[in-house]
Amino acid sequence: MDHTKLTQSLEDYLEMVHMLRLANGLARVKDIAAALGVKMPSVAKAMVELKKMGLVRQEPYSGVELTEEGERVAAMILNRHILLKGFLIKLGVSEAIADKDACSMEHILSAETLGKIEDFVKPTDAISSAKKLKPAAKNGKKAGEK
Amino acid sequence: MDHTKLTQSLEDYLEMVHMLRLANGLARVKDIAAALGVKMPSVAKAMVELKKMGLVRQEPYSGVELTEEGERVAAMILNRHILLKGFLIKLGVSEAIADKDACSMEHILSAETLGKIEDFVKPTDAISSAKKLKPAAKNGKKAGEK
DNA sequence: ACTCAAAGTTAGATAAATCTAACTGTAAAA
DNA sequence: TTTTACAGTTAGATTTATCTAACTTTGAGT
Repeated sequence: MDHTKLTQSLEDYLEMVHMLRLANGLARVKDIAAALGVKMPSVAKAMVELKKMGLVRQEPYSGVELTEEGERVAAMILNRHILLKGFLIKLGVSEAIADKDACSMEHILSAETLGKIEDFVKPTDAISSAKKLKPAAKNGKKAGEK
Repeated sequence: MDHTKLTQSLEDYLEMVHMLRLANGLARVKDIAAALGVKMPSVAKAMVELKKMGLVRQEPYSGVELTEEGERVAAMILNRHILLKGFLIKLGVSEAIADKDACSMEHILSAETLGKIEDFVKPTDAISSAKKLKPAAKNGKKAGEK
């Protein structure tokens, strides 16, 4: 709701909350810190910001949850991450490095570039599927504006 | 010589000095600022840092020059920029956006990913040349220069 | 119920990168 | 030669993101 724009760093925190909740059901401050390679007070400060923006919820001294809006935004970021990681792997990059570089790229690329990368990754799948199987569904998805 | 690591921002300034000198022969503080979309005092501060690191030289109240080391580092960054811009254009991204996104990507990608992108861009040139022209036997790479 | 270690928070320091405002130097026009 | 506009610089404020140190809360083990 509060559409103040997220910094790269806040995008990382939000995404990590989402990933930990998907993986563990619970996003604890300590685990967020460990996963991002920062200390707990850095997480606490970031959570204050994300709370102000209405993206996360947290009862004092307990784990972090996403609001609906937070879930929506986090899912978008995670999708970018997955797209970029797949893209890099398709180029031959090792998984660990693909993951790390996707994490950097996901915050900086324009909508246009993301769209072209999607075109590169997805239709290739469709074509290679089509060669072996039946024609796949058309894909008219479009990215957000920057 | 002072191998203190460059921040992304300082890499941008260094690269811009190099580009302006290639384009105009002269890198003025005002033009660096305009090209990067910052104000002159930001350039002045950045130049203080780059001077400390032995990468640029500047007589007070005049244009900025690169030291030998600065030239070497700047050329490396510019090469990354050119590689990435070409890569994005090959994916179908418009030139202006390719330039902007290359500028962001050039500071964050790992060596491995840069290598794979190089593999993707360069051999494709060779193959597409080979398809249109005669098989070029051992003729090698006149198109791709590093 | 009490203790105490671990998780979480708060406060304050530091570093990087930017800005505005005010100052200084330079060189072209008068 | 003097003025003056513009390029460059310096000083200090602001924002973001991190840290360490010190505090508070929670809950598990006794």
